[in-house]
Amino acid sequence: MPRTKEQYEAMREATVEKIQSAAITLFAQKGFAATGVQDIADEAGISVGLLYRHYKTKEELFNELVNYAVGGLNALVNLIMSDIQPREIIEQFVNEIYNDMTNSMDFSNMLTLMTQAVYTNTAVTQRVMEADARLLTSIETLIKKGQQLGQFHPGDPAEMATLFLSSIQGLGVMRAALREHFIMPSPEQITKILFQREI
Amino acid sequence: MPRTKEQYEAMREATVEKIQSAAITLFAQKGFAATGVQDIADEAGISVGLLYRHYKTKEELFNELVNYAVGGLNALVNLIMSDIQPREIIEQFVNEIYNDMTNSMDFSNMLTLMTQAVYTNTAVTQRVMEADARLLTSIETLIKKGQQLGQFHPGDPAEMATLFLSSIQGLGVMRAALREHFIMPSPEQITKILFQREI
DNA sequence: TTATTGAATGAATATATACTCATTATAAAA
DNA sequence: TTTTATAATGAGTATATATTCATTCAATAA
Repeated sequence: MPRTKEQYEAMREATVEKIQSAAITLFAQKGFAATGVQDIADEAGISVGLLYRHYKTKEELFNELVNYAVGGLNALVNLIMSDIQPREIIEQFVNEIYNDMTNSMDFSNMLTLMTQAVYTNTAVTQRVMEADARLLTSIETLIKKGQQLGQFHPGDPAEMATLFLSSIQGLGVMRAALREHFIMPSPEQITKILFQREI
Repeated sequence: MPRTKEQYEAMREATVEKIQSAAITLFAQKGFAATGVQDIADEAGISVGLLYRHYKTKEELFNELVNYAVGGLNALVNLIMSDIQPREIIEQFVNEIYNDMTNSMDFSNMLTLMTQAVYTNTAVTQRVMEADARLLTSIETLIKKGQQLGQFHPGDPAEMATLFLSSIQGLGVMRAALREHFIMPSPEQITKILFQREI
């Protein structure tokens, strides 16, 4: 008789993963409108028909990916609000960004995707803006703590949080713009935006 | 008899300006593919037909704007390569960004537009990437000078140039994402990425 | 071998949007 | 008031792309 439930399940899971991986790359690179379903299918190595067996519309696929990204960002907020030393949190965070951007691009694609979602005005736009605001507030709080401990520069915490996060965002954008000419700043350079210089 | 040459000329100029202003805003905000010619016409307060009297295609309009932006960036490169003190150049540059981003958004739209051009793979993509690379190199050279004068932080100049420019880029992106929640960092915060702390 | 089940395909269709062009509006001067 | 040159309009057409669905494929076990 035919394949078992488990076998079919595994097949479906595999194609969904191929679709998601292809879509996240293309959406982050070219944006929602400029990415065709044929592009996604080609990149995933499947047919358009199969894509539509898994997602009702292109927008549904986009929204799923964005929601996943929002979830990741919320997890990040939890890390930032933990009791670990502010300096350590930032170091850990920046190291992860650094590793990601010199390798897989997962995190930076996530951020880019969320940016696209804001511009693209779909059902998830509001959620993204809220997640962004939440992340910013948590960084702001972290900076206040760090300043009290004398670990961070003085200055308006909200401004510093914006500048710090903007830099991360901007690095993703620049990397896409410059391709092979892009030179990734070291974690030490990036953390310098917040950290007090050693004395 | 009908209007004079000059009157017609003035009319055409006025509509071209309306089109450009509308297009630059929309392209920067939503990207090339997601911006419809109807959107542009509506924003400009004219008809689609009139738009096509001035531009053969949507892409021609986009390319013209991007080329204008590239020209602006090249002018910036000239400022950066001048003999003025590195610290003064950066201060002047950052002040201009600050004023722009708290008011008109012209410069930040320009940068965003160029980014879009990189993603969108049109005739101007190559020019933009070259202009970006040139700007980065000029900043890198400026940083080397500034380090020799003891005005700037130590550290790899190429990395610092990338981080600095990324921050500017990222601020534009964040501003669009956060809208009214966006808090613009002060010029002092931004220049701190490069400047040695006063002793 | 063959029957069976669901994955996979891609040409056909629906829909959205870039572009055209026949027509109208406008202001100046005869 | 009429003529004239050119700006301005927007419904209509062409084209591109999202979505559907009738058909084929592939692995299993009887």
